Amino acid sequence: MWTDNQGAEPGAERPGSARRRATIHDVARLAGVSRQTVSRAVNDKGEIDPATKERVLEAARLLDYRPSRFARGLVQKGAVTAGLVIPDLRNPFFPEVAAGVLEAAEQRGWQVVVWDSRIDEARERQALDVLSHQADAVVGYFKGPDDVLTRHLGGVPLVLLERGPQQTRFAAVGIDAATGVEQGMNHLFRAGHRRIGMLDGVHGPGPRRLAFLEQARRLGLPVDEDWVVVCPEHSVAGGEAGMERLLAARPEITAVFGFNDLIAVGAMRTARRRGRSVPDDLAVLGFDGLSLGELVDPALTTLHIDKRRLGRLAVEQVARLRAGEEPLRGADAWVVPELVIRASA
Amino acid sequence: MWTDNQGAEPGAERPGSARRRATIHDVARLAGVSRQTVSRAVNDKGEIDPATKERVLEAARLLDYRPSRFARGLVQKGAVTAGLVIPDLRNPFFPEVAAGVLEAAEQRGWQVVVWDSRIDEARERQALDVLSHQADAVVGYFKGPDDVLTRHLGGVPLVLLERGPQQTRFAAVGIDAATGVEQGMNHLFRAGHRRIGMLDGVHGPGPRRLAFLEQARRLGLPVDEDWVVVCPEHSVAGGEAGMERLLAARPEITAVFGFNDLIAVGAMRTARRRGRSVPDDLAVLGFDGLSLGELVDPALTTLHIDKRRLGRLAVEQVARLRAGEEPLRGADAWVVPELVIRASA
DNA sequence: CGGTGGCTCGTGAACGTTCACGTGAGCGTT
DNA sequence: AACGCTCACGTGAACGTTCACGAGCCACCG
Repeated sequence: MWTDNQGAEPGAERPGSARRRATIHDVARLAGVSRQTVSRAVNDKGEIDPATKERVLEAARLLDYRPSRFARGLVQKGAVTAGLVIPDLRNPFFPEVAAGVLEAAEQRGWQVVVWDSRIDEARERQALDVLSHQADAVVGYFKGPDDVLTRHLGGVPLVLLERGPQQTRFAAVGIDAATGVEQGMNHLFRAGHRRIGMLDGVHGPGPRRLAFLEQARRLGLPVDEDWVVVCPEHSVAGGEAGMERLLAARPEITAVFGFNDLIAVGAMRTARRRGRSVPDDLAVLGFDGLSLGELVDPALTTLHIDKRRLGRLAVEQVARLRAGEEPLRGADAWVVPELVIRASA
Repeated sequence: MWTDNQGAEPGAERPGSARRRATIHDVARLAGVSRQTVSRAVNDKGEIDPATKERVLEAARLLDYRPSRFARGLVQKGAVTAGLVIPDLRNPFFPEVAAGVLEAAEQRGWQVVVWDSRIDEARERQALDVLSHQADAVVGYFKGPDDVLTRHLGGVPLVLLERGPQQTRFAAVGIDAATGVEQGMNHLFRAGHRRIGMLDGVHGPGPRRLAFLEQARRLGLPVDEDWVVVCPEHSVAGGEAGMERLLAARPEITAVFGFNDLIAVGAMRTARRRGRSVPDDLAVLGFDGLSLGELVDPALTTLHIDKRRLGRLAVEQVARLRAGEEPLRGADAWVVPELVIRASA
């Protein structure tokens, strides 16, 4: 619209005004050199006289010139940007996974743009819409089914976090819930517990709940679906609320298996508020291995997950996808939880 | 180097091989349409026959075509990418700040690429080197002085987190440490404490330590520099170690002011291990307001900071910088801590 | 039957950089 | 004096996409 400069009069610059960003041409003109020389100066390559270099840099400073990352990226390939979608940055679990992703990405020279979906499926899709345009690959937590993801993905490679191979066609990195839960249930069983409830975090029968039910069957425990309560959210408050309901429905329980550490901590708080001392009256077992678990009283027994490794593995999967290789599918794409016995169970 | 297609024979594609990425031209040729039509199909604009659109999309799928974000960005302006540099994702404080940044950025339609500097000045500079090339602005925590930052910034706007105006020429968002510390010290003083130590987190005399010393003077407390111990790191372990030293140097203290909540929690643990009960024998005051503080026993009294707001403010500063406006300088760019009294003090 | 308008599609240009060359000046060597 | 080499710098092309415009086609209306 603003077709100014119609005569191309020299010196017609209005420096302070909110005009378009200066380009390499503008700098070249102001410094009285060619584009290439400007390029040499700002990228400090050789083949340039120190004096002219200084002159060019001065001109660039004057015009507040910054090279366009788009024009640059267009001509010199190799800049990789990955997207990372995290459900909730306030749950300490996820920043740790993110740290693993960031670390592995940094090693490869990649950048990571992070998106906090805040456990909202709409925002999840929105993240995909944006990242599919701006990233070369996406890794993250998604609740939506494969076909929805595909639709919003536009062909960008995707690596799912915490999904098993039977749950998705996409490449994924998972947690070996079965093995973890088995360890935990064995521990509770050996400690004499026979009436064990579960505070789940998701509504459907996810891997952790399925594993829990299977282990309960294996150990001959009197457990069915109503020993499982779903917490309203993955947080301490959610665990507190869930525990209230579990205690009301099944007051006879002597142990509780938490979907994650936050929920387990909430369970401990409710138990104590209800007059049950942990671990004597009620044992509590977590799942995650947050460092938070060491700080609460009693310290939380939990199934520790190497979260950084989870993140690093995800980046490795992305690398495979990009290289056209087959992604890891079996146990190589799993992280196996490790039982950490502290005071709560 | 691989100058194939020297005759431009049609159908000379080798689909499965690791060749260069397909461009819009390739898709156009395969589908027998023009570039523009391909563009219309993949961006689903109007002005295209549904049948040809499907044909084009099929061709795109076949060639695994994805539009170049660089070429796109070059022609259609408006995609803003900000860089966020965080010192330590494992400290729960920072993910929360990041959440604020991400939230505000999302509202503006910006993306955020996150970098974890892991408290390493070299990595800090490295982050700047990359982000100055790939981001339109940078916000974050930096230890380096202004001139070092400038050198690695290449003209990209920068907003510093937790720096006061007297500490930098850059735009910044700070925490009103003076007001916060004053509240905290008043609280301790009113509770009868006269011998108060500090567990600092940084070596130089930062705002929190200066405010602490000033308040101590104001209240007439017998406090000088050796009542202040610097913890080796900003973590529970760091607080434990620092508290050991403080207790050894000044066993007469009745209260401790922690640089942040993690350090304060560490102080509580060491105090208890040393046989001092909190808060009866020793009061502990934190600074941050992590949700973690509610979970430890006794619950941590602390100066709560609205971390999300801090992050949102930082994004607002970036927006001002980009618009050519003056950044907020005074109290508008501060977050004022709020004393939250719980059990530990 | 000519004009008008709506679809569908194609063509050059532009976006801002870097790359691969090319060029000319200056200087030393034989 | 002719040649060759190095240094400093400039010139066209290319990167892959979208935008503005224009063209062809068919149908409908007066």
